[in-house]
Amino acid sequence: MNVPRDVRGRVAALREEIERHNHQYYALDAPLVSDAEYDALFRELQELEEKFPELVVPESPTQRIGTQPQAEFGDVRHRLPMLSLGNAFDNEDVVAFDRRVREALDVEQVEYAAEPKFDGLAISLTYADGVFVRGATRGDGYTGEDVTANLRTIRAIPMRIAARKAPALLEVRGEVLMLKRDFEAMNAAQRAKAEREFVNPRNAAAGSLRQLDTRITASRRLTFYAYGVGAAEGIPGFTRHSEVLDYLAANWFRVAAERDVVTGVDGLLSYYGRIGTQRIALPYDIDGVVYKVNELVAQERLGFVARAPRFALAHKFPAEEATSEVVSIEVQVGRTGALTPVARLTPVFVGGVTVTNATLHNLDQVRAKDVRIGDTVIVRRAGDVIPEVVRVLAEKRPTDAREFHMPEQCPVCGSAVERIESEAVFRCTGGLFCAAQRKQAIRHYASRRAMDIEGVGEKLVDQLVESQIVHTPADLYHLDVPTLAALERMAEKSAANVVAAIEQSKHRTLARLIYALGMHHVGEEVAKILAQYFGSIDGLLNADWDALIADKERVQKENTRRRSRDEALLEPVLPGVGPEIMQSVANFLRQSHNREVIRALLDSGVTPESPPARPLRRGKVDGRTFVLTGALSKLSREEATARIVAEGGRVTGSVSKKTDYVVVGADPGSKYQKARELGVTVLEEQDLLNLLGQ
DNA sequence: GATCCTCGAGTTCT
DNA sequence: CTCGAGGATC
Repeated sequence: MNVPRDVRGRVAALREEIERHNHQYYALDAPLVSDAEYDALFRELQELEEKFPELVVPESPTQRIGTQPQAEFGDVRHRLPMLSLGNAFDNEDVVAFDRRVREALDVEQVEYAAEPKFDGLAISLTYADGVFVRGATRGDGYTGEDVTANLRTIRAIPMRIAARKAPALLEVRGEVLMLKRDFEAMNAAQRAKAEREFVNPRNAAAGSLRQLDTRITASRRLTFYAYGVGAAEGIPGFTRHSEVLDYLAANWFRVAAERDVVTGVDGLLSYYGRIGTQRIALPYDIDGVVYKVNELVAQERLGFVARAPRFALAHKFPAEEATSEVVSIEVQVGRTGALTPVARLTPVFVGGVTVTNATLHNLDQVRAKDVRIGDTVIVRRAGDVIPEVVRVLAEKRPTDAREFHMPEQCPVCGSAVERIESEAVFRCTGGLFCAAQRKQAIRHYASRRAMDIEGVGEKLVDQLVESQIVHTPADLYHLDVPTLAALERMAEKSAANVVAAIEQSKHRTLARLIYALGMHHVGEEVAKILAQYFGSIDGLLNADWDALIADKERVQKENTRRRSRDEALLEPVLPGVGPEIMQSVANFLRQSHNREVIRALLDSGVTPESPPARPLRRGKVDGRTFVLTGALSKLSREEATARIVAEGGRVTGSVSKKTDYVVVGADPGSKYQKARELGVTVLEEQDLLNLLGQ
């Protein structure tokens, strides 16, 4: 059937008008028509499209709400990677950033575009010949998820570029977020329906966007703010970043109203202060501000380091703080018997989550901060994760505030508590008699990095120990399906899985088994050294520890002497394992119940295996030290570590002058900062892969 | 004896 | 992630 020309024209006009009203309403908050008038336009379009289905195109405003739930999100490779920004946490970092920029450009003063840093989800929108064709999440920066259908439901995202001469290709970058007021309204509605509320706008936006059923996404009030352009063909020739933002705003994208152009480091810092005071009143959550060198030519000259552009900086606000009250201070018993005081707080919302507990580490810390039960305290999330009591508000201390005392008996087993002189921690002396320590010994044994028994976690171990079915790790190997199935929350099927997982764990490496035993001071690293030296459990059991300790001390003393005379040093036995650790291992192995457990393990069929000796080839990174930070995309941390080790390198946890490379993934932590300070070479994941030879 | 480097251990919430 | 302590180094 032929579509009359005037219908075609009317449909096009309606679409443009509806999009204009969407823009007025959602982006500018200034509707030009009443809701009824808008609905009338929308219905007219719907009717025409029903009559002439061949006119329906995906970018039509009627198509924003999809119908078919998708099965999954596809992957989208970004044309230009979506990089993360370098972070500044204080004024000094900003001053250093400005200095680097000025020096690199060889100019006196730099003009910057400044804008708030949205706390939402980074998104890339692709427009082909002016039509929205695809939207993707940031993902790892190189590949994201295709969320086109979900993004179509967001009215603040134009389906067409309004410009008369639409660019052949335009990739708009920005952030999907939920405005504070919409978040609150949504939670109120959820509450009314007795459904789960979201903890913060960011989670709400993320949860809403990643719905496979776009009807759910459509029912949530999401919005989109643009902050830049990725790949582009056929756009006007801009000279400044601020002009790019003007262009986006003129083409019906929402752009932060608080954006500004400032000059020099003073301009940056005063902008930061200004936004900081407005923060609470802003319609959206932000976690800092972003500075970009405004001149696009200058941006290009500055280029990139690692995964961050050198021309931009994210200046973060300090971790949010909140006040709460210390309801009580309880004591937790750790695997080694360490007693850790934990403050139970009145629930307080800080840094995006509700915090109710905060560790106080040890008695020294409690005293140093002078935290008492009943105190009002300032709480924050250290590194934006772990809750921490910052300080006490002394003026709010009630007269009946009570000081905390370390119990003299273990709160779990009643054994005496002692503190080794010169050590900060107090320990329960109950050893494996203490249920808390026994539980954690077993949990540690089964943990992923030890014997890796899937399904044997906190809940199950608690039940097994409390019902006296399991007393030691060796008892795990006597469990059968009926016994397990009799427990709560455990059906035949999962019981069978657990039994199978336990069976599989019989064949782990010797190093894992040694680590799994949970000896003091013996972590993964030391366990590996011991495994390699002794080669078998029997070797460990039969070793003459007194002789080893004496030998260690002799070699250490001798080497100190030789060093001062510049003579060749003696090769130490068990490098990295000193007398303290040896003593601790010796003590563990001297105790008959520990030997019995080991014997029982071996009798139940646990047969530690030694990995095949590493071929003595030259690795690609022999002798070099790596530190990993941030999330890698192609490899997991474990895989990356394994590959580095296989090529003769080492992976450690902290950056020092001895570190050769710091491998930076997405959202790197403080180690990335440290690397820059120490001038350690920074690698991206791809660089690492190249180094390792694919 | 001092300093730097590593490792071990403990921790929160979803 | 952070702290504390053991080990190595100078």
